[in-house]
Amino acid sequence: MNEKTRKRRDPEERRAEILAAAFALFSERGFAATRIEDVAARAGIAKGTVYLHFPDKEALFTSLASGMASPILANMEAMAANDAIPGRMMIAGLYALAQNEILGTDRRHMLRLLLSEGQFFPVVAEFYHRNVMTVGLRVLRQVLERAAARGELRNPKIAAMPQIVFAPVLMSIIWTTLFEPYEHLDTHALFDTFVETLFLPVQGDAP
Amino acid sequence: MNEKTRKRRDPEERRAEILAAAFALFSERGFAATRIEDVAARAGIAKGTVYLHFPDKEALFTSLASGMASPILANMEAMAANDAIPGRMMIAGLYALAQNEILGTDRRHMLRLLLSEGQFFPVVAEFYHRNVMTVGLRVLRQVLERAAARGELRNPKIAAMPQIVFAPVLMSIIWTTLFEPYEHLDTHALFDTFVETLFLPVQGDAP
Amino acid sequence: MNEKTRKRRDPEERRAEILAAAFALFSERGFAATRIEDVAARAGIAKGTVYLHFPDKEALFTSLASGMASPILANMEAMAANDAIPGRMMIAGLYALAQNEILGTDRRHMLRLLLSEGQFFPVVAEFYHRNVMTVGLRVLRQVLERAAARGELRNPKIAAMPQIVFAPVLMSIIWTTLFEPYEHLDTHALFDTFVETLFLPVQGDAP
Amino acid sequence: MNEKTRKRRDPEERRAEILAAAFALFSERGFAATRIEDVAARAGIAKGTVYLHFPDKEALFTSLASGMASPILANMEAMAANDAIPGRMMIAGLYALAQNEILGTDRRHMLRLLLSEGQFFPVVAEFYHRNVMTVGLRVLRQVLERAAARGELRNPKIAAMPQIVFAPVLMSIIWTTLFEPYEHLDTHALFDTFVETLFLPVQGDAP
DNA sequence: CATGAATGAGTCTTCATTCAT
DNA sequence: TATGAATGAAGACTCATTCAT
Repeated sequence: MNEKTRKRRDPEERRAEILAAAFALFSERGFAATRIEDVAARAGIAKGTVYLHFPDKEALFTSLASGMASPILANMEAMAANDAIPGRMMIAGLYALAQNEILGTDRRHMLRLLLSEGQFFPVVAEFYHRNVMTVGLRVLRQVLERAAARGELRNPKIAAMPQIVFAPVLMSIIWTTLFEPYEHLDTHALFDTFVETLFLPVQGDAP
Repeated sequence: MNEKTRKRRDPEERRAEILAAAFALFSERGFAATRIEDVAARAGIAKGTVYLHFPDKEALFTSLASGMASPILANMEAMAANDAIPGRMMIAGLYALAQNEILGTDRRHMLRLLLSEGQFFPVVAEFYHRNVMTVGLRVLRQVLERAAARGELRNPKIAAMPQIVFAPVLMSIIWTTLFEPYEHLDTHALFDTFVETLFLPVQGDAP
Repeated sequence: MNEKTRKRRDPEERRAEILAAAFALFSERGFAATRIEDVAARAGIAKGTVYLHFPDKEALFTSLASGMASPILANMEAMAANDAIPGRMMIAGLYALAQNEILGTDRRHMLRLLLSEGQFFPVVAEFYHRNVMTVGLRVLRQVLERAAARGELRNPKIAAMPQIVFAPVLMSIIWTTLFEPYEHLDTHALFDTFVETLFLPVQGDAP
Repeated sequence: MNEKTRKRRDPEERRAEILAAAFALFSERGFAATRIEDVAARAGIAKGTVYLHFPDKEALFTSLASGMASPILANMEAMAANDAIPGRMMIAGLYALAQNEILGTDRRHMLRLLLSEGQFFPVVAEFYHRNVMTVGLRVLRQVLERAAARGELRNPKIAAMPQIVFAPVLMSIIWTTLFEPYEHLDTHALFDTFVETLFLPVQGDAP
């Protein structure tokens, strides 16, 4: 006789829905301006239900932060594993990955949020350092060292400074989330030009 | 219970004190987590006094944002005006400026804050685009074009993409405010390596 | 320290309790001097709960204002509908109604408040004009015209000025809420004398 | 050399200016919504100066309240002193006085304010009872008793209820300050009709 | 006398979190 | 499990009043 069929869902699924809602709202408004109630509403559940899955608002954020990076990293590592590919192609491929998986999606907002709020969530900052930067930079270093060994780099020393390769991605994330309304940034061209700057021209390229 | 009698100060000075306090707290805690009362306390005044100088909390932030960039930009433009200087030296000089005036100061926190909160303060974002990015990129483009004309660049095309030169600065700001506790980034080396990547070796450099 | 556990109540009931508390406090202290916190305390709930039922303090007032008049008006209209009753008796009955439903209750304070604050709540003023004054005066006019047609009035012209009949009620409300502590006003006598002034003596009245 | 010639004015004059400013603002916005600073600004002086003339905001109000009535009362008493004048003319004259000195002026707002706020300023309420109502009603009673003795009244009993004569004035004050924007009240007609209702037709009046 | 910067108590309103149902 | 009414701590902002100049 109970009319209100409170749908009981698979907890994992429910959790994912809440995170999706939180993701959308954090991206759009930032952490402070997002209310738990809005997250709940967007997930189609009641406020209290959020607390059955996450201890507090901060957990929602850190949870989201943790879950965000791994798929990209996995992708990245898979790509770099194939050491037959020339460095230039590899880096270009990684930029394409960034373009497709971050800049071209809503994830860019969330990553921007991590850059922003990260400082105030030591758990997040440390997690990102350990699990994203360290891993990502190791992959980059490996790729660059291989390229250096093959004489592909204009300046072999950058193999010791893989952050340089990361910098344009950051710039793109920040520009597109901050200044895009005022001036468009052609991130494709940015990455292309950068790749060309890092690598010596390949045999047969036009001079 | 401090018996400090009320001081009546030069309004301009008082304003500056409030901004300094706000700067420190915003840098440390972010916008949302900073209470007006704390700003006041840090400035050694009463809560209400803040409102004699700024209409609301947001004004405190935007005011700070506006005032932050101009000195650096002025410096930058002055530096770039001298077109007798080789491009490499110029860019190295600009990185040194960034190092000394931003990364080596508390300003880095504030700039990071601008990158973060900017999105939610359209006034700030637009101001920064118009007055900082546009101006800064124009200077960079000019320097790079001159260098390209002189054949100093490894890849002359980057003259069309001055954001590339900016990217390592952003990276440094973000890294030092976010990951420094976990892993030190040698920003000097980063800039050096990058300059070396951008410019052809000068005659007489060691191989 | 009262260990009263949170009660979840019927929303309509809760709303009514809040309005009752607001009514009491507005009556006693006026709008500006009443704090939401006091309303909550008097309703036996927490401050925030008030905001679950009313968007802001003003809504509390306007809501109260709107709800105050209708029962009296309904009564009034019902009474006037019976056109077999002589005008004198009708008006006397309406005054008795005012006496019992307003002057003899706390409602007089609220009505006084409406007279006071109304000016600063255009919504309230307009509501009262449209829903109370217009309706009330229409009823009065009808009653008076009927009485005039039957030759009951000393001055038939007052049928065109029903505000005159209303005036003693206002006077009573104001006097009893303002001067009663200093000098009692016998409102019964006031109304009686006024009725006697308006209407010609009935056949058989003592001279 | 002091450029800012702080004008030192006759204290009495200064006081009057402040009261005039307060009068205007209280009338327009009510007591609570009027800020001392606005009063000062309107009086063309600094905030602190107000406190050299009045101990606090309340004193401003009570002072104003006290000063408001006396001129009218004086006028009223003078008028009533001449007992050669017929009652009807006398009452009509008093209504004309109310019309010209209150309803036709900004004073109506202030009087409305007294009716409103009076309750919360016992000093004011008592003052008004003692100095305005008592005096005014005594005059009215006297006039009415005289008229009753001369057989001018339709209902001689109203001599014992002079509040009845006052009621239309209150009604007019309230209506014009509250409902005038929505519906005009012809106060002349109101008073005329009322006088006609109170008094028997004079010899020679058109039937 | 006059000024207006400074003060800080006072209030509204928001929202993360709890808990009775 | 799910709900959403209830809570109350927290914080922005106002403004009467004070007092150093």
